[in-house]
Amino acid sequence: MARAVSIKDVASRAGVSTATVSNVLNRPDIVAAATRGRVNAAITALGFVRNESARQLRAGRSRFIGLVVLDVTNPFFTDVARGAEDLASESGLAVILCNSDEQPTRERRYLDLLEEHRVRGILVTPTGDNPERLEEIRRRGIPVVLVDRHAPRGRCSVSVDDVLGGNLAIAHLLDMGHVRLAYVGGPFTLGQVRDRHEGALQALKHGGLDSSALHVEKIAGLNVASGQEAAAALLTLPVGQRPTGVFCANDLVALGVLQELTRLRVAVPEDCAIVGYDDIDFAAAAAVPLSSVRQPRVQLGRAAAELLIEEATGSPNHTHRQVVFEPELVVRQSSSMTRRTGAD
Amino acid sequence: MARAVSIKDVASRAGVSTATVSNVLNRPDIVAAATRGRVNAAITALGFVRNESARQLRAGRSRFIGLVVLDVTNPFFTDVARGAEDLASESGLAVILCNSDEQPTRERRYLDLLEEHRVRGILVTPTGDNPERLEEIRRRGIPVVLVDRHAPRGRCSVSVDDVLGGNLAIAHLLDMGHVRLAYVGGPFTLGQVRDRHEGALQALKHGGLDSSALHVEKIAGLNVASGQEAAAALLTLPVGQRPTGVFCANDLVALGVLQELTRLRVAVPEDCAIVGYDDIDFAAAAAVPLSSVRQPRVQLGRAAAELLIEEATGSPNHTHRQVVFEPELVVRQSSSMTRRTGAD
DNA sequence: TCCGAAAAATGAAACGTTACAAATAGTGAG
DNA sequence: CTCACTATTTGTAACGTTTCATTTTTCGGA
Repeated sequence: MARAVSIKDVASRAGVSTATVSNVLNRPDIVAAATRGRVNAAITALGFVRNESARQLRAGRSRFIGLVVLDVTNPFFTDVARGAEDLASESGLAVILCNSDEQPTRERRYLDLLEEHRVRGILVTPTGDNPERLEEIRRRGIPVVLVDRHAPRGRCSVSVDDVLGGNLAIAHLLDMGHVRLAYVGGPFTLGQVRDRHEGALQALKHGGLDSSALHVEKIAGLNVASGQEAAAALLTLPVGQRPTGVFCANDLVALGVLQELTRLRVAVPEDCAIVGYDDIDFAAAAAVPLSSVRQPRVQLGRAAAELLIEEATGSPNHTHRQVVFEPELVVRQSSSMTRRTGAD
Repeated sequence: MARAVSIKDVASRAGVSTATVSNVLNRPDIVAAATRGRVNAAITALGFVRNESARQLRAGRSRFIGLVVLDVTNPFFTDVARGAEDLASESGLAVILCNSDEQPTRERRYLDLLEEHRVRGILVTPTGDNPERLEEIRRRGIPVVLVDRHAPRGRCSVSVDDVLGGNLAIAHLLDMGHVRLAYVGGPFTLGQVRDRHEGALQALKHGGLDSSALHVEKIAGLNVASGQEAAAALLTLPVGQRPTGVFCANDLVALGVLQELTRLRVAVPEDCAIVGYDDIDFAAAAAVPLSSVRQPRVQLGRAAAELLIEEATGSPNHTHRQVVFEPELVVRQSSSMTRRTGAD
């Protein structure tokens, strides 16, 4: 295959200089109509395609923003991605979507990649293992916005109050009369997992129970398979100690728990209530429609991108800030059965 | 913020030439250990980060492959993406994931973007509206592999036999005794939608029925909302003409249909059976576990990336080919009720 | 101590764009 | 027919790497 056609080829075919071709491309108004016509004709005749690498090199930065999520197959994150993408494309930017898969190593590799590509900025839901790496990136002048994670003062973030979310979930289960509870989540390096747990403890305390009332079932990752394993593990507890209300760190885990309990003939919600987190669309469509703590997913992505772009374009009214949305509990069948206190 | 540090800065700090720095970066073995040490020290001291744009410009191509899908929020495609990403990263390539959202305009815009970025190749599930555009890209030397779509001879593709899949679905519904059927799908510009419909017609014929036994409910897009609308539309038919078995062009649509039927008190599968397509993980977890035509999703992505990379690296044993997987029907509760023929 | 070969380091030319200063062409007033 | 402008167009120098033909160093052996 022949060498790709460059601006030079176009220039010589149209009988003008490369500078003029560049002008036609970038400021068509300043070149005479006749010339513009000739250049455009040459462009289509030769099938010229701009070389973005060259443009970027010249410009010193790319037209990309990076988005690093914990799990692309989790609908929560695809919705966030969609929100971010909408806003980015309005600003003429494209999104490079990276899947860290909750693995610090992969996260680091993607951060390197994005930095090497001189992205305009990075949106990231951190695994929690590379905070210094993020600081380093910021120091080099690349804006970073944390997504679904609260940042300290002077940093940008867009999040939902996970402590409140955890609180809502457990408070609801207590309301329904459950006194032996479980929290299924992990790894605890993830901020989300820790905060939702903390909220759960708060609710417990407020309800006059101590933390022994909450069995913590740690899992390796926030996915369906881990949820299934956790459910199986819960059932190995002696019947009298088995939790009757389970709060899961996200909906995928909750769906896994639901599937496994059902398979093992534990009725939901009669024998065990479940509350999930995120309220992904599939939660409502589950075998037993799932109660869940709703987060404004698309909005989260949009807000994050907005903050990022604001900072990246050096908008004068940008100040580092931490946007916090409020979660909302959506009660469905999976937790709708009232339990007589003390009964078994 | 100061100008980003370049290879030059590193060179002068380490007291060597830029060529040597480049060598340390790319062929560390050919530079003396002492020098290498000094250069690496300078690199970390200055916080040097390679400029990928410059590398690409020099190399004439990027380290990206493009993946254009119809809908990122559809778990089918995220699984495909995951498969493609796995293989790509094994080859040191990153994936730019683009969401055409079934819109030809967006598709075109993303194809432009990818071409401008000189990607190594493009994986695409086409909307069906830009075939010439894809040919053009191929002519310019960029490998293109169709995903989940069958390509003509001399082109590469990885797909699942959608005609067979449609056939399986309808044959199953006939087996269960249904004689008034419906196909819910659209837009018909999508190859998947057309092929699955064709398979449905084949099964019908084979079962001795003519095409009038299959009501076709066209929808605007393959998503939950369209499924809901379609279900509502089906219920406006006079009871005697109402289909008792519905085949949906994918699982999102099927979930939408299921939700709306349930909401309107039509029992599934008693009053109406449903078969979906893709067998996404959520299908099994649905309110009524969904029968579905299973596609090897992750494998599809892997195979596509494999084909692409093979061609992109000019592997000598590469021949254009069309890989076709076989779909498999998974029967679950949503279609498990046998219907007495003739009864209503 | 000197020679030649092998090892290590270097200079300079690309890669395709864009920006900017400078040159050229075009135009209306006097 | 000039002059003073304005409207167009152009030459050229970057941007940060990598490559490759050369030059310089190093080192073992004679």
